[in-house]
Amino acid sequence: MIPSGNPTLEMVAAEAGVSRATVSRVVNGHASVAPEAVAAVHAAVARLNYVPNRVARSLASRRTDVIALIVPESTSTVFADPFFAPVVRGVARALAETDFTLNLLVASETRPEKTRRYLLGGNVDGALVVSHHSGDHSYLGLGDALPIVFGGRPLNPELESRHYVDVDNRHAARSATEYLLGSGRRRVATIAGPQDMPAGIDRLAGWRDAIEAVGGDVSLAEHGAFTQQSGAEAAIRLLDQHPASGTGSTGAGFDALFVANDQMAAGAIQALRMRGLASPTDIAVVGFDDDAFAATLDPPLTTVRQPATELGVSMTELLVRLISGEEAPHRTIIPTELVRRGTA
Amino acid sequence: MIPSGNPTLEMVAAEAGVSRATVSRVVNGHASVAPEAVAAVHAAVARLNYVPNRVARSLASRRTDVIALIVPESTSTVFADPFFAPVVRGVARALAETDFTLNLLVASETRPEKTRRYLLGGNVDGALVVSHHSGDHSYLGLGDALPIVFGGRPLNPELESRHYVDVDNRHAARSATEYLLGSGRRRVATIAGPQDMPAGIDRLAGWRDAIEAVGGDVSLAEHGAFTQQSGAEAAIRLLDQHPASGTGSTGAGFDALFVANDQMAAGAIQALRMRGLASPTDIAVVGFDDDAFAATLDPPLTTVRQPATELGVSMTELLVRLISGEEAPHRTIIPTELVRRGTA
DNA sequence: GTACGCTTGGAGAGCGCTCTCACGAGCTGC
DNA sequence: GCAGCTCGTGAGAGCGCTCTCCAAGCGTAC
Repeated sequence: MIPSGNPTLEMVAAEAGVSRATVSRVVNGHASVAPEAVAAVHAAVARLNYVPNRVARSLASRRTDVIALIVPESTSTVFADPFFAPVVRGVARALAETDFTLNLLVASETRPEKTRRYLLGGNVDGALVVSHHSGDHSYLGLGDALPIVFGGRPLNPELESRHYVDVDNRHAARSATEYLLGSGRRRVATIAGPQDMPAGIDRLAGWRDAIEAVGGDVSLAEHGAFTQQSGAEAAIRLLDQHPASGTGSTGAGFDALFVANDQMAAGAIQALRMRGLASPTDIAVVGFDDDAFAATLDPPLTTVRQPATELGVSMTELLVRLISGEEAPHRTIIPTELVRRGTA
Repeated sequence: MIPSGNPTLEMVAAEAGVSRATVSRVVNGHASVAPEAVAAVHAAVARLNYVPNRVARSLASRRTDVIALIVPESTSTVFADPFFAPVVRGVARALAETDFTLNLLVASETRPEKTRRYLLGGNVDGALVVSHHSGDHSYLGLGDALPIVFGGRPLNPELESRHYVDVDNRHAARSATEYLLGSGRRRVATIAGPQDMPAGIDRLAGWRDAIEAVGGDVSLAEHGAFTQQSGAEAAIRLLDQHPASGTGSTGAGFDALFVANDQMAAGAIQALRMRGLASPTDIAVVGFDDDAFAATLDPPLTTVRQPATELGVSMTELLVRLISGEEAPHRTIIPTELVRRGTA
């Protein structure tokens, strides 16, 4: 709804005594305009309190100055994912310096059509996609209609050539596992994430890399859904299936645990505790993400810090560059860091 | 950016052998159109894979089908606030059934102009404002240019007549305090929130209502900033300023604590513990919000559940109604519920 | 004095859609 | 049989802006 009395370009032109074209040039900083004309236009703009109508501008220029941040519906749980919030913050921060506006799109996975139509309907100049699953086909067949930047390596082969920003999950997971191994632990188990998400796959792969390198037991793995509850359950399964090898103790068949995200780690530690196992004494635990709450757990969680805000900033900057037609490398890797706290 | 080859209304009309007006009518389900014409148009739309251009539609109809969700920058910290995520989820859920699209706007508080210009620039049909401060003047002077729904009672007198959805913070706080009093506690202290936010003000007022009703000590109050850290600090101040009245013990001058949000409650409990005080044994604690993590604290936090998702849904439904010109009551109050868990 | 280039600004044709208005065709009722 | 309907449709005028011409004015070079 446009408040009726809104001043238009035309009115500013009349007020300033120049043509519409000139006002447009001044407002957009285009081409060369005589200083007096510029001054006259600015004065008129101020006097009328003129605000350009973005819609009309979009129609004429075929740009919208809007970018979409797409979150899969299943992940809108996502909002429950502490990882998501800082990403949005990063996006918002990066966008604040531009003229772009953020469109938050919760994509229905059962109706990829809707998302695709929206993206193709000339509503946005580009899109940011976070935490998508391999089963999600909303972004196929978009061709090169729209610049898209993925947060996290896209799984689908057809999307492989797309731009993305990610942390090196595999390498980070391997390092975390090696850290555990290096601190004297012998049997390092893992609770992996969903295997239809790159973060789930890559972190498991990294753990396996490290285990295989020392000839360890790669069967010490269970899967969770990146939720606290599922982490607790996975820990129980691990405990049940790998009891202590020695004479009937309350111990476990592993002495360290690499967990693919902090939420699951929190659940696992709780489950361990209920079985009488303390961290780090009995079982060292390393998580992944360094969520906001990680430092305030008891004991504070040792984890791999993933700079989520930077990820958001980086994705956004990349997208803005793509929109303005610049070339850019397809993958951008953001470094991670192991944060040593109480659990390992 | 509109992919060049995009089919237009005109092309559909030609394909279907009717006029643009007829296609428009069919696409928008307007008026009466002969069945054969409808069929012909549908066929043409399908054949050409036509998607209406929202921008052009907006320009002509002066509606955008976009609503803004405005988050103050200082609160974009907000994204760090666990309360925020479910609200967004509620908004997204309510919007999924409509044709509206969500625009996430992080409002710079130092430049209210920017937000106001955006709102007045014909970019959105309405706005949702969450967690605004009294110092924020972005929404003044908008007059009735735009329907706005606030999440939480607006503080500014000028905004009082605006629509808002809120929980009855004052009543809920009073009830929680009375519950503490009713469970045998004698001296109930409080950690209040910022006094420039309605939630902060009202929850403190509710606590005071209850304390005054029993002739208690209303000086047992400290303020925090709704963060965990500030909650811990406030608890320390409370402890220092109100030591146990009896002979030098490690106890405190209060035996219960009503904290204005869960994050501060978590910090306070931690601080209490470091001073050797356990909850609920030494000090009963009741929080507010029932954040996602509240149940998983140790012990699980007793708190006032604030249905954040419902709040989001409710705000959205109200706004959509306002946009379509319906009348609606200015305030909508969502009920809260005390969730009894381990700390009180 | 002519030719040419550069700067500056205006005219006007869209961008793709909505929506009012008017018109013809087929009804009804008297 | 004609006024007065309703119903379905098309023509066309915008919505507010951008951007491509094109023209005018002025300075410079030969």
